[in-house]
Amino acid sequence: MAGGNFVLPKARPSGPPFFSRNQISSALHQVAVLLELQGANVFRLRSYQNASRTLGGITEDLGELVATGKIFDIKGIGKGLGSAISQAVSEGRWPDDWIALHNNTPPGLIEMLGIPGLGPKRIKIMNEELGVESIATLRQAAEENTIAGLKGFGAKSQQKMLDGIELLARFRARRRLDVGLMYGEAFEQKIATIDGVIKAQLAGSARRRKETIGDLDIVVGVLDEDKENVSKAILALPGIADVKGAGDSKISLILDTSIFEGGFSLGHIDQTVMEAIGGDDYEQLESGGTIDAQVRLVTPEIFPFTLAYFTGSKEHNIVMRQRAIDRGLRLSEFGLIPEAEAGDLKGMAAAHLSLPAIDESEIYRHLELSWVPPELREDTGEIAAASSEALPRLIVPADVKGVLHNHTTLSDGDATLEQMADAARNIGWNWLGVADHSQSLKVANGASPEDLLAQGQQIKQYNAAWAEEGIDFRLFHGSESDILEDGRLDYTDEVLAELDYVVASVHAMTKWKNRDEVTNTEDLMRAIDHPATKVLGHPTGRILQGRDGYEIDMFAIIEHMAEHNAEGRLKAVELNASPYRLDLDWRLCKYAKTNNVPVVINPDAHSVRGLGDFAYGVMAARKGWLESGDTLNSLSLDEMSARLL
DNA sequence: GCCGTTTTCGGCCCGACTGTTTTCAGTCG
Repeated sequence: MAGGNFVLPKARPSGPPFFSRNQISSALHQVAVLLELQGANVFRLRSYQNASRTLGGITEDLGELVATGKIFDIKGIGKGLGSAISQAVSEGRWPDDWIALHNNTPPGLIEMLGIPGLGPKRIKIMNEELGVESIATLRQAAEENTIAGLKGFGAKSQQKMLDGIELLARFRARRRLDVGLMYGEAFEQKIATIDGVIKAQLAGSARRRKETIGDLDIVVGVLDEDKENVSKAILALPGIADVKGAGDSKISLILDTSIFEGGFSLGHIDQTVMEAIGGDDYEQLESGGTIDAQVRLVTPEIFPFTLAYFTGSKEHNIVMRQRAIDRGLRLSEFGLIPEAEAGDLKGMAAAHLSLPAIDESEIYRHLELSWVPPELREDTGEIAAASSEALPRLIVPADVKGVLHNHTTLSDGDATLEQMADAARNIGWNWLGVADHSQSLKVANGASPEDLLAQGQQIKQYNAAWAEEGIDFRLFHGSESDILEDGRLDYTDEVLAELDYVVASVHAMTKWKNRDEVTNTEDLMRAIDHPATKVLGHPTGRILQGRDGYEIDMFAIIEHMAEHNAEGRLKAVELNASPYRLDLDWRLCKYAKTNNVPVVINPDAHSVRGLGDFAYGVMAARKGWLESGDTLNSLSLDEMSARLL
């Protein structure tokens, strides 16, 4: 959040619209942060945050919303913000006060927000009283002991700032889902085996399966009389690098990799990903890494409420709370308490008045809702769906019968065709698609046309042998064709005609990142239009924690693919399941679904172990509201064969 | 800054922990 480019986006040369949805959303977010540093009314800046988030999630065309004035109909966008957005979109001019906010706020103050325990209020005080305007000047002031003398500050907070600066330098980033889950599940299991622990469950963004995780939340059910002993036992567990705070109900600490008894290791990282995330130092960085964790100790009666509360998201909780208020109830991590009986009792003191709930689903039922799977709790329509029994039946790993995008030793994979096929059969799949890199991609040892066709012959032989033995498993022969200049594919049409399918993907990231959205979108559409293309591979090219994708209008791409599908030509969008990518983003899955564009979850496996990454893809697909029928993965062997004809 | 069938003002989710206080503000989730 902090750091990065904190400037108002530049207007497009030709408009209107002069700004995209994402640019407006980003500007609103920036203004919210700046307002915070100015000490503005918290509700005012919340309006900006809400508007930023809302715009980030809408699927309508922003230029049109502005042109028709419908922008003002969006909940959370009123006169003020609606006019500001309209002016920016139609005239290419940001509001003067937004520009002034940027000009009047030293960028160092924004950076300082990243220091744990330090917020906008105290940053503002230090800035005004001491002239502190960056992390560097803050450190200097703290070392000179001038901060401790300020009213409301002291020696401890001064030291905490120094520690915080240290911490920020070492562990700036959020962790990818796979890494976060490794820590979270290891910690959860260790806590679960402690005497007196009734249950321990991972909550927070890890339970919601966000693509990256800031810190871990673990809710622990324990009787009052055991709390002290359990708390001590948790603090004595291996893997704890530091304890940040420990109260009666809450322990805050930092875990490191010594929590992993079997050692810490990552799977195969392919070359382009490796470059994006910082090269060979990466694994060393991860193995010396840490993650923050919050542990909450509660009695079993309260456990479901605390679990729901700390699963979040914050936005989901706010809507839930409001729904409770509408029914004369007060929802908190301690219960669902009738307002009339609660009186002045708050928090734990009111817990005994709560409506009972043995699990989360009973909390939802009290609010006339079906239980909402944690992945969906992002306030993106799940409450409305839960109130009308319209929640999706989310895909589960067992629904997957095969995947389409994998590599073998023919290009840059570690395993042979045979090894990959065996591994797929062991997982229980009925089909596996092999799509090695195409000839232009030299860094990945792209396959020559001759080698590619030879691979096809080998696949035919395997398939024939399995058919003869009555084994319900087949290989499909594809290629991950690079998308070249003007959206061309990387083999001649004669060669492509021999394949079962093509996964068309962009790899020339530098080039594509230097081009504008319109050109990229047009080239991608051309590649999609080729009759051999059945799948659009990792559609934005993003690497989580590594690099953003190239500029592209994904909504237009999905709509374009929808036209093909409507006319019977299969064009599926890949949800690349590598935890480094998770691309298509889960936020766009629902859009593909409503446009009847099939999604195919692909592990992009470069090894036998890499096939297992499909599980992260299923997590992301669930987060994107997908049901088994929305994917190609759930098709039987016969159905899949028919779709590829 | 947004919102509204208790509607044009006065709310806006709520509680724990920390460090500073001597009754509370700031920060976090």
